[in-house]
Formats: sequence, structure tokens, C-alpha cells
Amino acid sequence: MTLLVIDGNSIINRAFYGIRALSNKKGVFTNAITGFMNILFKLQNGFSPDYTAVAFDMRAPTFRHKLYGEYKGTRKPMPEELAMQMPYVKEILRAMGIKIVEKEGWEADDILGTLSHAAEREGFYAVVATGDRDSFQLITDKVSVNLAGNKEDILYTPAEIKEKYGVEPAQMLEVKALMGDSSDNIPGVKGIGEKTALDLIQKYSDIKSIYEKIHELPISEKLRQKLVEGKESCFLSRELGKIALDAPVETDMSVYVPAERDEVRLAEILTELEMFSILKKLNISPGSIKKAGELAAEKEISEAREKNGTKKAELDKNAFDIMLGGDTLIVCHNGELKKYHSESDIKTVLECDTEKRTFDLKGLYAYAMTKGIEVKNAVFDTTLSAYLLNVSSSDYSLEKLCAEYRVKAAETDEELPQCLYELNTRLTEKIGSEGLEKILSDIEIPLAEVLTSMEIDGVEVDLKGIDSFGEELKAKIDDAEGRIYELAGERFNILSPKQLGTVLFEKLSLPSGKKTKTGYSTNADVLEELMEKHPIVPLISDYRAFSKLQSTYVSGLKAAVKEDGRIHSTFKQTETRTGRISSAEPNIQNIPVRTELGKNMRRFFTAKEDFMLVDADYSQIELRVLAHLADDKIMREAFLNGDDIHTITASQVFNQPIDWVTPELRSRAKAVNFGIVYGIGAFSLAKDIGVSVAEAKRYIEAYLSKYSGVDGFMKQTAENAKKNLYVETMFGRRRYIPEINASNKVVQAAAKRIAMNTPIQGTAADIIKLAMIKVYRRLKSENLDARLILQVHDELIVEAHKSCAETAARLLKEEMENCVKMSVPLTVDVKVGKTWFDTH
DNA sequence: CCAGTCACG
DNA sequence: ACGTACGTGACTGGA
Repeated sequence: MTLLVIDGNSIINRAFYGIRALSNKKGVFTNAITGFMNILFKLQNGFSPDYTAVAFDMRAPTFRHKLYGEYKGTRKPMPEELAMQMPYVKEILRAMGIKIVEKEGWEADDILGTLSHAAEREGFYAVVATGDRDSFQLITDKVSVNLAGNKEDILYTPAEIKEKYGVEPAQMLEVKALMGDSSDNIPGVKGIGEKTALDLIQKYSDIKSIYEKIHELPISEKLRQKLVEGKESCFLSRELGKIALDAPVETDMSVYVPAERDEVRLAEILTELEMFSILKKLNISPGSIKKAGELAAEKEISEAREKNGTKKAELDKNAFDIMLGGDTLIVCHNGELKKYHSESDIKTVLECDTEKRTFDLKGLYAYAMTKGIEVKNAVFDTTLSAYLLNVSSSDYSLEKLCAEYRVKAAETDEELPQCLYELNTRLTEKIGSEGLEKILSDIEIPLAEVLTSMEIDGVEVDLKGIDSFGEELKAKIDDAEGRIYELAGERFNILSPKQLGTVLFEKLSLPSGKKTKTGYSTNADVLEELMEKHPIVPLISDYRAFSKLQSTYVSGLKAAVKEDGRIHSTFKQTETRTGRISSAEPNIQNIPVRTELGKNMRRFFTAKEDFMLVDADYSQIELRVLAHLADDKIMREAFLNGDDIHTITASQVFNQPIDWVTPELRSRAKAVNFGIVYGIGAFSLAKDIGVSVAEAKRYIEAYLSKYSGVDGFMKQTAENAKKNLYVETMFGRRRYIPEINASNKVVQAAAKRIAMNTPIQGTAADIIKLAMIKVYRRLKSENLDARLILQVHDELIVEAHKSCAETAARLLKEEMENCVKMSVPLTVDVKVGKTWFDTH
């Protein structure tokens, strides 16, 4: 028979600090709960205990704790993010039927001691699971300690302790009496550390024996003096460190046999916490999950309806719920599922007038477009809706969504129609109650078609050109490499930050500034500081730049070219938290442009024969969005006048007439403008433009006092975020930011910056998405031999036949500038060229 | 698989 | 005293 007794506080504490912050959408943190549950599973699987108990601290001002108070009273209070997780852990344990043991005035440690001791008396084995080593004194032949959450997953037995510390487990208390424990505020003997303490106890067994013959011991006079002076503290420490074996808790083991678990309750709590992986590990029956889902959904829906005055969604039963599985089209209709395999059948279904609710619309378009099939009347998409409802998720699989929206997941094809219908109903309701219908129907759904078309078209690349550029780079890399080895006096891997750090900061003794978690920082900022200090530094900087170009761009792009001589990047529609689209395999949105050398890469992105590239980019779209959202008088005026915004900002911030603004001042003002958009901090601004932090602080203050609309907008946005736990773009796209109320100041400050930046970046993203849809449609309706092929956040690229390139250019500018009405004009610069390089 | 680095808007 | 601007994706080295 085995008893598992867990130190709840200690394990939860470990989990909290060991796992990065996780939270559900409502801002309940879940990292400690998740960590605790995983450790609990591991312990249950590892030891298959017959009895289980979880102990928690309950400190109260009893006599014993008044004694403690002097020492332990100084312990930091539990952070709010951790405290809020405690009741959930307890509730989960109760639902699992696991006994919680706590007693006013007693610490978890004492309960561990008492229960393990009681188990031993019965002749049982006991495993004590805790995060700290205090409990080693409890170890006996029958009681072992598992240091849960530790890397080395050792089960500590008397033999282990003896081997590791050279003393008996019971003597660990004696050791502690000497060395103390700073984390527990146990003083020990001043000046004695672990080594001396272990040595003394190994030789003399316990503190009593030591002090009995303290004057005869063959030890240094210095040590003797320390011991004599620390005598009182030593005996007190022993008392403080001693774990009780007689706490007044139930010691009849039969109480700790787990009771039957309440599956519905478990499912309820875990779905509320959005802890689906744990839910899965518990193997809860689908019936219970469904029941819990119904209960929770009912509650949530009625709450949402009450708040928004909306009524229950009734989805059209005649519409199709559609999914693509490989080359098979799965169509659910009125509870029935049909599969279509032949292209002509699929064409008939997709092109019929019946309304369609899809799952992964872009995927469906990808299939359809390549076969010349249209998708008619797509009115709803599961994936896109789920994205709009929670832009921060990284998994929009059907399985995950069913769990998140409390719909019973389909285990067989027969159940799929029900599942999709219910899931889509839930999503439709939420889209409605959060005001996201427009953004779904007018932006994301039509955009899916545009993105698919762009992916299919791709962009032509000049392979020969890339190759010869690669040759040039190779020569530069080899040359730099040779010189670096020469200056360093050895060969090493220059791309290894670790090896490079050793060479720069140890061998060459250059002043090392910043450090990273793993060693010296060697990033571009650090190298910049060292530029003049040693001739090897600029070479390393060059070597890095050449290698980056070679590996990511030359080799990377070459590998991505398909048989048609074009690159077909994937545009991801549900990836970013701000509403931007992202590009991958290869990423086409980070092709070099800022350096002369890197810019050359753009020569290899070219229009096909007889075609031209038409490149149109928004000018300062984010600042214009800010001027509009903040309704800032001065900033709006500047854009309405067509003034240079950075010059105006310089004139405002530095209090200079416009004509007196030097390039240097303009450049600083530009950095301030960027900083404002990102949610500025004086430290970073100072670093960016190379002035003192005090100076940077003055700039920001001046900025916000001149642009008072911006100041008000930022304050209002942060306030709204705190109240709602989300922020919105001009079009209502939402991002939840639960961390906005974090007690950790650093976390909260970061959340605040996100809150201020997201409406700006997100609105700009909404605008260009609208522009893409308009441009796509117009190119089509006007029958131009021109296609939208690339998007780089504020820039659209069209490949147009040379005969209509100028027409396409005018069309692009017109659609982009007029796609939304704002209180400031949007302006677009367009250029036509054979290659991407030529259009800049 | 993560950390560090660096390319873009 | 601490950590320090928003949003991405790809590559390399090294545990």
C-alpha cells in the first residue's frame, strides 16, 4: 500500500515560476494550475498510490506561528496571478475526488510529516512530493521524497541522502540548524554554509553533541567562535526547521482513498480555464464534456444576450456546412453528410446558389481555383470566425474549436453535421455579440479568395541572377572569414554567439556590455559599440550580413522556386494578433531593402516577359491612422496640408520654426513618431537616437503636450483596455489583452504598449485588406491583364501586362486612397518597373 | 527544441 | 532595482 502526499503550495509555486504566463481569455492565469496538474499526473502514473492527499498551508497567528512570525512573517505575499489560481486547483482536486488537507495554524510541511509518519506506522509506504528539500528530514525506509518539478527526477531514499550528503535523513535537520535557510528565513549559525555544516554533522552527528564538547573539538578557533556566538540561533533554527509529525489532521488512511470523480464538474472547470490538454489527459467521457458544455454555454449565451440584447442565432438549415478532406468534399446538410469525390460533382456543389458555411475557406479556394471551380455564396467560415473571436490562438483545428466552444467533437462522420452546425451556431452568435459580422463578411471572407489567387500566381524570380549574386557573396564571405581568423589568431565558428563571445571578450579582451541568459550578447548593437575598438569587429558585422543574405535569401529563395520559375509564398490569414497577414515559405515580407547590398535581392523579383511590376505603397499609413483615431488637431492639419509629418513633429517637439528644422532634428522626430506608435518608453527612444534618457523623456513630454489629441487617445485606450480586457481597431477587430491587469509591472507595461499599438497597426491592416479586395475585384471587372501578386503590409504589387501597366497604376492608387473615409487623406505612391528593385 | 540573431513593415 | 518599442519568419548553433 502506498500513500502519495503532495505539498500543494510548494508544487504550485514551482509550477508558477517555472512556466511562462498563460491565461484564458478572461484573464485568469493558468500556468500554475497546468504545471500542478501535469506533476500530479506524473506522480499518479509513477507511483499508482492507493491513498492520495494534497496538503496546503494555512498560516494563522497561533502561538507556534508567532514564533515563526519573526522569521517567516517577512515572506513576500503571493502575487495576485498565483493567488487567483489556488481556488481552481482546489476545486479541481475536489472534483477529482482527491482529499485536500489543511489545518489552521499548520504548514503544509507539517501535514506531510504527519501523514507520511502515520502511513509508516500502518506499515505502508509513503511518497512525499514537494518542491523543496526541507522534507528530506522525513525520509525513512518507508518514506521517500520526490522532488517534483526538478530536472533530475530522483526519488530520494535514505541511501540517496547518504550518498549525496553523507548523513542520515534525520540529520538533515541538524545540518539546517547550522546552515540556516534564507528562503525560509531560518538564521542558522552566522558564517556557516552548507559545506561546513555537513562536515560537522558527518563528524559529530548532531548539534547537541557538538555543543556538549564544543571546547574540545579539533576545529579552527574561528569556527569555534562562530559556533559559540551562534548557539542560541542554532537551537532556535532547529526548532523552526523541524517538521511536525503530530499535526491535528485525520490520520486514518481510509479517508485518503480517492472518491469517485465528478466528470461534469471537471469538464466545466477545465473548459472555463481553456485547459484542453489537461481535459484530454483526464480522459473524460464525451457525454460529460457535452453536459458541461451545455451548462456553460447556456449560462454564457444568456449572459451575452442580456448584455447585448441579441437573440439566439438560428442558422439556415438549408445551407451547406462544407469541409475539404484531401480531394474529397464533405457536405453537411440538414443533419446528413455526403461526400463528393469527382471533380464535376464538386463543381456542381460549390457553384450552386445554396449558401455555404465553410471550414478553412482559403484551403477550399486553393482546391477550387486550381481546377477552375468557383465557390459561390460562401457566407460564413469557421476558421476565420474563430480567428476574429480570438486572434491570439495558435490552433484553429476543429478539435480545438469544439473544446473551446463547448461543442461535442464529432468522432465519426455521422456526427460531423451536428458538430459543424452547432459549432457554427455558437460562433455566429459570438460574432454577433462581439460586433464582428461586418469584418467577417466584408473583409476576411472576401480576402480569402484574394490571398488564394496571390498564392497561386506567385512571383517570377531570376534564378541566374540570384546564383551570380550568391557567387559574389561567397567571395565576400570567404574573404571576411580569412581576415577574421587572422585577427583572432584562431579558427572558430563566427556564427556561434558563444564562440564569438569568447573570442571578442576573453581572448581580445574587448569591453563586454550586455549579457544574455546564456552568455555575452554579440548582437548588432553591441558590435556597433565596439566598431572602433578593434578591426575584427567591422569584419564580423560584415560577415554576419553576408551570411544572412546567403543563407536566408540566396539559398532560401532558390529552394523555394517552383517549376514555373516562380515563388509561391503562403499568405497566412489567421496568424497575427493585430490582423495583419503574414507570409511564409518563403517569407516574402522581409526581403532586404534597407542596405545597399541587401537591396540588390530585389532585382531578382521580376515581372514575367512583356509584363511590368506595379508597386503601390501607403505613405505613413500608421501615423495617418493615429491622426484619425486620436482626432488630433495638429496632426490632422499636417496631413491635410500635405506637410512632411516628421518635419512638423520636429518643429513641434523642438520648438523650432519649420524652416529651421535640420535633417538631424527631423530624424530624431521620426524616431519619436515611430516610438509613439509602438507605445514609447524614454529608455528605448534614448537608445535608438543616441541621446540621454532625460533628453528622450523631454521629447516625449513635449510630443504629448503638443499633440494633445494623441495624449488623450493613448490614455483613453489604456483605460478601455483595463476595463474591457480588449482593444479594438476602427473596424471593430478585437484583441484580448488579459495581462493589462497583471500585478507584475513589467508585464503590465508591455500589455499597455500592446494596447496602444494594436488599434493603430490593426486599423492599418484592415485598410489594406479592404484595398486588396477592391483592387482584386476591379482588376477583374475591368478585364485588365493584371493580377495582384504580393502584399508587404503597406505595399501592394501588381503584375500587369506592359500595355496596361499605367492603367493598373492609376487603378491601384485610386482604390487604395479611397477605400475608406477618414478625417485625413490616405496617400499612395505608385511606381512601375521591370523588377522590384526598379519600383523603389 | 530553444535561444540568439536579423531581415522586413 | 529591474527591464525596457509593436508585429512577423527563417536560419544557425548547441543542449
